[in-house]
Formats: sequence, structure tokens, C-alpha cells
Amino acid sequence: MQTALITKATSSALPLFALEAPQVRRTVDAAVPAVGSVRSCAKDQEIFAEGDRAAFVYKVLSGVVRTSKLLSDGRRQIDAFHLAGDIFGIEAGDEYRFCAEAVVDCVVIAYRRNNLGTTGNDAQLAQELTMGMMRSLIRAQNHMLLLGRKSALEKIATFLLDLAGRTADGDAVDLPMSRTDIADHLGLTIETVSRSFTHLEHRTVKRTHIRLP
Amino acid sequence: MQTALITKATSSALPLFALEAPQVRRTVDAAVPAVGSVRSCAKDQEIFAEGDRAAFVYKVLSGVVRTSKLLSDGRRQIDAFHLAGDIFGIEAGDEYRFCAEAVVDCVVIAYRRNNLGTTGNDAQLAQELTMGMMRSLIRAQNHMLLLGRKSALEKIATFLLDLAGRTADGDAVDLPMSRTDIADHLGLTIETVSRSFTHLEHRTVKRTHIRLP
DNA sequence: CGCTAATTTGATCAGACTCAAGTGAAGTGG
DNA sequence: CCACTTCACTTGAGTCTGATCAAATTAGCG
Repeated sequence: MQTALITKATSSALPLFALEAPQVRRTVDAAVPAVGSVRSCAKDQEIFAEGDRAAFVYKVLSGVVRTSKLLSDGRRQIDAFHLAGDIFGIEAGDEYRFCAEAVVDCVVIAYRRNNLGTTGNDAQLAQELTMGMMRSLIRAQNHMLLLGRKSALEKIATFLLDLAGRTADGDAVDLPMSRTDIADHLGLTIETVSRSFTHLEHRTVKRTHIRLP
Repeated sequence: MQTALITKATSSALPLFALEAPQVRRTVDAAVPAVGSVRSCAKDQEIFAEGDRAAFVYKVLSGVVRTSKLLSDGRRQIDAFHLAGDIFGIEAGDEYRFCAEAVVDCVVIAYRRNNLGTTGNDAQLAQELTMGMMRSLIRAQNHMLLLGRKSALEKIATFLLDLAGRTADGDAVDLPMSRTDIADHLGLTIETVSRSFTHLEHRTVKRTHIRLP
């Protein structure tokens, strides 16, 4: 597993959602909610597939999960990596529009979609769901800017910074996912990802800032 | 204003959101809600800027609105075009992370963010907000696949099909936005957009299907 | 230790970008 | 009503970033 040394420039603390919402992050908090069922997944195991009946919403307890879409000819776009505390699998329809797989061994908690929002008790969970959705949206929107308008080097740099901001691991970020995963997340090829990394190592990043708007 | 002839292959009816939600689309329905204030915008007029205090959430009544992000060096990414019925300006924090401008003369309705969700009355609006957020998310996720993994031609084709699906105008889609806007939405340059259009006219589309997964 | 898979590195290619010029439509003003 | 400007778009030529193809290196793993 590779680690990249960079100094975190942007720590984007997530703002509160308009409609109230107390917020707990990174700390997968104490009381594991009632309705959820915990599930362990081996590395590369599929959690759900595109088109599956969307019966559950998931939260990552530990590990990393990727959600991705496929084009019929095999091209893949990983829309996000989900770390501990992140929610994924939120759907409007009754099918998942994504496939979800474990990037590394991980533990997730599955919430049945039926008893959400209504059951008073887990109004908090519904709340959390809305928050999760909002976060996903913000992520996606920033990612569109990256995909549409940034160079390979900028993509890699942004990716590293973002990851650094999400995992508070001192000043070393480790990359649990493969080059292929990174490539498919950033809209590049593995070769370009690899070259960008070496390029960054050599030049730009000599324990330097990577300034990004 | 140019119009492109294509046959709609995919009409993606939007599915219901998990937590109930009655759904009205395209018909900006009868009773214009109480709390909102209607506002007219001339073509290219700014509705709000990136960084502005996010006091309102908007719904398009007529016309088209674009929301975009800028990189410090001027590169722009238009994250979405919003048509009649669409909601935009939903924020978690207290600032807009986008700039919103009128693509053509349009009329929008602004809802003050304070009195949302709480006031019982507009619980329906809060509902609609969640729906709007979900739709934006779905859009964004599909758009990431486009930006990250599709060729110029595929991007244009997908864009046309999507627009065709959203505006039920027979089999002719018109493009109210400039080439620059389209380019900045699809992660291309205006020249490539232009070339792709002529390319499509000549070849692929002879009142044909554009098949896309 | 030998095998396989992942990553890096190299060489070439191509799709999209850049720069530049040409076309056309919409106004403007004489 | 017609020159003249302007602005959006199209088209062309050359360049460059990132993709593709291929080989070498490294890392895991039984």
C-alpha cells in the first residue's frame, strides 16, 4: 500500500444542512442504531449491483467502499469512495443505479428502507440520510468540476488533498485503492495516474503546498 | 436558435423518492405557493453568485437557468441547466457554492430559507426540496459518467437526448444555450462542440437512433 | 522460490485543444 | 435600405495532453 506525503491545505469542514441537523462525522458514534444490521465484506466483494432492488441504505463503519457505474462496453466511472461514517446506497427509485464494492475488507451497517422516516424513533436516521444525500451532492458537484475542467496532474492533486482532508491521519495519506480505481474515479488511465504520481513525487511536491481553488 | 432533430430513445421518468413524496413535474402547478416571491430575470442576468449568502432556494417557473462553478483561472463548469419546474440553489452551508445565471429571459420563484420545513404549512415545500436535491444528485451522478468516460460525440449525443427527454417538444429539441455554455457543461471547447454537431448532422443522425447505455 | 498480478516506464498514436481565419446573422446608424 | 460593426458560430491547420500498446519492474503470495 502506497502512501503519499502532502500537507493538507484545505480541510473542508462540512457545513450544516439548512433544515436543522446535528452533525457527527468521522466518529462512527457510540450507539449503533437499532434497526441496522451489521455486515462484513471482504476486499472486492460486491455489496450490491447496479439494478438490484434497493432495499437497504448503508453506512460504512470501517474500511472503504466504492460506488460505480458501468458503460456497456466496460468503461467505468467510480462516483465516490466512501469512508467510515459515510452513507451510500441512497436511492429515489426501487433499484440501485450503482454498483457498490468493498475496496478493502470492511464493515457496513444496512438499514432497511421501509422503516425509515416514519417510525419516529429513527427520525434521526432520516435526518442523517438527508445529510448524507446533501454531502453526496456536494461531492458530486465538486467532482464534476474536476472531471470536466482539470488536467491530469490537477486531478491527482485534488484527489490527494481531498483524501487527506477526509482521513485525519497526520500528514501522510494512504491510498487503499488500486490505480485502476483511482483512474476510474478521475477519468484517466492507470498509466496516466502512475505517471502523475511519479511526476508529483519528483517535482511539484517537495513537501510543498498544492494550491487549488 | 438552433434545433436538433433526434428521436428520443430514453425517456427517463423520474422515480419516486423513498420517503413518500407526491410528484408533479414539468407542470409548474396551479397554486403558486404562499411564501415564495416571483422574480423575472433578463438573459444572462445573474441570479446569485458563488459565495453569496444563500438566503433563498429557487424554482424555475419559465426559461432556463444555468448554475456553474469557476476555477480561479477562468475555467468554468456548468453543473446543470435548470428548466421550468426545476429547483436550484439548495445549499447546506450559508453560502452558494455556485453561480446562477439566466440562460434566456426567465421567471423564477424565490423561497426564503428560514421558514422552511418548520412552518408545517410548507412541509410540502420541504418535501419538494428533498426531491429536488435527489434529482440534482441523480443528474450529477450521471453527468460524472459522461464527463469522465465519454467521447466528445457521446457527450453531445447524451446531452441532446437528455434535453429531449426533459422538454416534451415533439421530436425537435431546441438549444436555448450558447455553444460556450454547452462546452462548459460537457467539458469540451466550443470548437469541439461545433464540430460534433456538424458531425452528427451529417453522419450518425439521419433521423436515427442514438443508442446509449 | 517461482508464479501471478499490479505498477511503472517507454514509445507511439489520436482525440481534443489551440490558434487562426472565414462565414453568417443581428443590430446600428447613415 | 444598405454599408458596417459585432458577435456567435463554423471550419481549417497544427500541436499537445493523455490514451494505447508494449515491455520492464516490483510486489504479493502460495
